Amino acid sequence: MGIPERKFRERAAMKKIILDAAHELYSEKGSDFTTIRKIAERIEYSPSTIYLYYPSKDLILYDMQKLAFESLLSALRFADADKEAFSRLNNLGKTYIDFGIQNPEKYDLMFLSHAPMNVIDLNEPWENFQQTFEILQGTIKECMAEKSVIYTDLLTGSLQFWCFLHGITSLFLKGRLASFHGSDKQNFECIYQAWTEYISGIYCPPASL
Amino acid sequence: MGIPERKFRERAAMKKIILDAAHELYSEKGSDFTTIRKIAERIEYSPSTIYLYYPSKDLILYDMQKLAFESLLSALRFADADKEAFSRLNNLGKTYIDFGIQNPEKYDLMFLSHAPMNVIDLNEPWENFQQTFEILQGTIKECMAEKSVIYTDLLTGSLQFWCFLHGITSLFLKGRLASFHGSDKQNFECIYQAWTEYISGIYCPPASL
Amino acid sequence: MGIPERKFRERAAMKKIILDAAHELYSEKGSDFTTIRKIAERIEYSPSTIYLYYPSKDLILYDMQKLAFESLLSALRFADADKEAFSRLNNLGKTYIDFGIQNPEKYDLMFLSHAPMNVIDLNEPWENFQQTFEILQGTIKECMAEKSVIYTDLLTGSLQFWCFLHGITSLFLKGRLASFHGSDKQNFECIYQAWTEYISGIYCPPASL
Amino acid sequence: MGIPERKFRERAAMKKIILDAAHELYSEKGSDFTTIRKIAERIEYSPSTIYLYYPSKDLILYDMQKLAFESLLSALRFADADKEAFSRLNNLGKTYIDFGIQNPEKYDLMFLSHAPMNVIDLNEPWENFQQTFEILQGTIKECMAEKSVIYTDLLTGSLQFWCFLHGITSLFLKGRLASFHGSDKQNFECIYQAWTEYISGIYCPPASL
DNA sequence: CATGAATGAGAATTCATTCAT
DNA sequence: TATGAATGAATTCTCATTCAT
Repeated sequence: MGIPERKFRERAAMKKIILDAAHELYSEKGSDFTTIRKIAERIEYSPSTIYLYYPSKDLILYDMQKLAFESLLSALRFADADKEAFSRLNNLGKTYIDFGIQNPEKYDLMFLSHAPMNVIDLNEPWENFQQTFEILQGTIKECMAEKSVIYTDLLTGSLQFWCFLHGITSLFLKGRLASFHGSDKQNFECIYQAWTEYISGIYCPPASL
Repeated sequence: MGIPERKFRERAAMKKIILDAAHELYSEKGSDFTTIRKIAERIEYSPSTIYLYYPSKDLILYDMQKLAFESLLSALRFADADKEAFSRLNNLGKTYIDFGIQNPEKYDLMFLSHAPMNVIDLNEPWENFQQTFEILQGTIKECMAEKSVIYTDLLTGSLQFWCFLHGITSLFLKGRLASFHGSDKQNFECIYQAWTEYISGIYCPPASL
Repeated sequence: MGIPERKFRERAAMKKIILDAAHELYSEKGSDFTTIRKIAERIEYSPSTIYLYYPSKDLILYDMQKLAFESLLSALRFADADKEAFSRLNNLGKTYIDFGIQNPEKYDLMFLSHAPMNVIDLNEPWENFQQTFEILQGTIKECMAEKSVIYTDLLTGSLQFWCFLHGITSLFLKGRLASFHGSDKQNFECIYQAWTEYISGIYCPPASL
Repeated sequence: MGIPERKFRERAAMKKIILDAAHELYSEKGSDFTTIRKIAERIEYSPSTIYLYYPSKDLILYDMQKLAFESLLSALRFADADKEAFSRLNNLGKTYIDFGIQNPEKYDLMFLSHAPMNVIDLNEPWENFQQTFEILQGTIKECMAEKSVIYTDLLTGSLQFWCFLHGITSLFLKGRLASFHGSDKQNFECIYQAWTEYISGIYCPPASL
């Protein structure tokens, strides 16, 4: 009875090896260079072997996306811990932007690429999105409850919040902010100022007595 | 006397035919499927013929991007006309989002793809970006002057404004809002609500006497 | 235990099949017609298959050149065996010319083409040249020692010897001797007479008592 | 009655313009870059225009070869002028080698390329070869008559002489002497020594009384 | 479990040439 | 005389995928 489980574990281990190699390639060389052959080379298996674990390249990308979401979710959950609501929201935003900047390939998989969405089962990626979104939404809800943030509608406000985060992150990643300042460093500052401006804009200080 | 002009017009007409076919492919199948061969097939010419009008594929993409920007700029300029500042800003935002939704392949070329940026002349695409941005910034400046919008800093505020617009447009185009509601129609509404929420959030009503 | 060896042999066999087909094409149609596609057609495999055995066309040409040199060297070594020095030199010359005439595509690869020289490792082709040259030089050295041949300088003399051999061989192969007599047979004779004349010219008979 | 002649002259002038451009390309960029289109560009005519003067690219190469021969012949005739026989032979050899080194593209067309030989009329290139050869042969004949050179047979000896010249020139041009010394300058010296050695070898000093 | 062998489809680009005007 | 428009055939090479073993 332990045998099938061991098999399953071994199988999962191999899938992880494949995914890790794929991630490395994706982040080192970009999506164009993430080919089955290159992955196979890197893990020192044959291309065919990969097909024993993944029926298609799309499903590898799909799993990569899933892992990327797990990674983002755990970063957000960590940022969302223990403090008072508005401070958590502030942390969430900064963490989101930082995550994107420091993990461009993961951000690409999650929010910029078109590829792995249409694979098979559209539910799962939706769930991933929603989990991300729900974290934001949950904290915004608390902020609205304690009136540290004013949005007229929870869903709409949360969407707006996310749109801003995504806008700033993706424009940076696609090099579209390069027009403003030459150096990345200056653009970082530019980004954080915009973020600060935004979060300040939605902040509603407690009415002092 | 008229002959060279006719030739020139014919040449321009053919370039337009090529660009149109490329646009169609790009929007129907995406950038990966926009190949010289497919373009040639669609216009029922040989692949070599395309090279009589464009020396490389990159320059086709470059022209597509350029046209996309012209198209967006003219839409924005139209939206930016004649009324009072805040109303114009409101129009600009709606127009930007609408343009993206109705011209997904153009939006992709301008703000989502990585490809044709590095072709030859890095100045032109930057200028295109900046022209777009300056329209937004110009109107925001006026709004700040008349105090209908409060941002602490013009550049940062304008960037924030643009980030929001880009975030909402691109998330929709990449299908990342599909998680919220099944139908596009519902998602449109969702988008417009978020937009309304945002623009309301930055609006500062005139102090009534 | 034998499995990897069998695989290796099979691999080598396939490489040889490819090289043979390439050689055939090269000699039948010339270097311009020796394309990956034509090779593939001839061996009844797909072009992609060729890339399983050779990573680039240049490396096929490179191997062809290498084999050509091996082939020439072995012919020359055979001709250079066992007899007295001057007789060996005589054999060497005839063998060189014969080899060129009977293996025109190999001669072309070694001494007439420009292509595969610059591939990767510039040392190897040079070494091949030098090995060829050293055989000639070695025998000439002995001839000079025994005074059956008079050259004022070993290197210069050997170079002169080689130049003559190459001149006659390449002019024939490039069809530039066709002007003299219509038939190849007559031209062969013409060549051998020139060779005989040359070798006689440098021969210095032993001073009779 | 002057009209057809004028036409003919104009036609010839245009052909010369084409040939000159082709020659320039051939020597600047090599045979691969000598394409109809590039020629047309250089003379600022359309590719089609070239076909009004030459029915095929091969015939352009053919004419280029012809001009190359004229050029070589005139150099050799100049070298063959006025002095005593053996001195003229010496000049001829040096001139031949120099011509090849200084006009590699012409030498290529005449003696190394395969292309334009099979065009149409095999007689003309033969005649070109023979004229070249006859100059050598004529001078050698005189040398033999005055006994300054000993060959057993005029034709064979002349062939041998030419083979040596061609061997040394072509090995140099194809870079096959690079194995001996790194620098061209050293290889030049090497070549001239071999030539000196050869010409000395066939020289038969007058028997002093 | 693992793989070596194989392939079809496809990519961008270049060339000599033709032909109606 | 000159040309602009057009093309078919080629080129090297890469990719995801299949299948018998």
